[in-house]
Amino acid sequence: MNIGDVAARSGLPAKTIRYYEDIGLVTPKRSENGYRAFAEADLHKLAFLARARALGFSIEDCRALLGLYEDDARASADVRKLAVSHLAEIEDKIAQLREMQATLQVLVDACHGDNRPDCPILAGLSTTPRGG
Amino acid sequence: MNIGDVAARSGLPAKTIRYYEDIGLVTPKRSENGYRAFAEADLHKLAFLARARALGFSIEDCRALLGLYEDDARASADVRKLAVSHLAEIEDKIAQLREMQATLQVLVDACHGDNRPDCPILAGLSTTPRGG
DNA sequence: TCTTGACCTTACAGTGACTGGAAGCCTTAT
DNA sequence: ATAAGGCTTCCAGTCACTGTAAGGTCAAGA
Repeated sequence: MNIGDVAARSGLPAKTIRYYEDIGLVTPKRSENGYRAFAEADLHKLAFLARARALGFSIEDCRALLGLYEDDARASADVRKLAVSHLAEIEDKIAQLREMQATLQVLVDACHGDNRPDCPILAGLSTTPRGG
Repeated sequence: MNIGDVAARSGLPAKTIRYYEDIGLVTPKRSENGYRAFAEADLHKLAFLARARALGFSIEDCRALLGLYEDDARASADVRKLAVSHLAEIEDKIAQLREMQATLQVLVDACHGDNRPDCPILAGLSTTPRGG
């Protein structure tokens, strides 16, 4: 398979696949013409990566996950640990975003949004938030 | 005020303040010794920026917000529009993170997490997600 | 006066995970 | 023969900083 084929089948842009080769996540062989020659195993890896990335795992997490995936003697506890820690990160991010959302929603609700300059949003940004 | 003072009072690292000067968000005067000499107005701007950034606005949004803030003839509708659009982005991100969270939670719950290699998390990553 | 240490300056490189673009080679179809 | 499309490499740009190096400035103490 050429890079265009694996791109179509993995859902990853060709650019990204080249990048993944650069950083050593996949190591496709080369055809005589210099083109990357992907095996089914490479495609499988790339699809794995695409799914892990879609779940928000960092590249380094993905590298670790791939390593565990290919290690028949892995302990599922190691995988679970990675996933749990990533879940915690996700929850942190959600919490942060919810705080932003709540604060901003209050300001937006307070703003009449017409052509007058008076604006509670700017007022809120220009003064110390009432922290209690 | 020197940069250390405004850093302490705005909560922004000195590095970040220099960066904000580089990209034209603030333009402090200079003392004869070459040090940045911040006025109260600069500090106020930086605190504004710190709060807008804490709400997740991009630097370019912040630039626009600052422009509106300093424009006495602004329409509050313009500010509101920016804020509403940013709120939508926040909500999108939350929704995406919640999807990741849900998927990952299912996998984590299914994983016994002991020293056996059998692992539903890796299995889930290695096969096409059942999409319904 | 000298020194120490904290503060300030610039400039350049690195982060994460790509993405875009230029310049050029290879393949396939007409 | 040529044109279109796919492939190659390499370099630069994104976003918002952050780290580091090399050096200038200032206030306090011996």
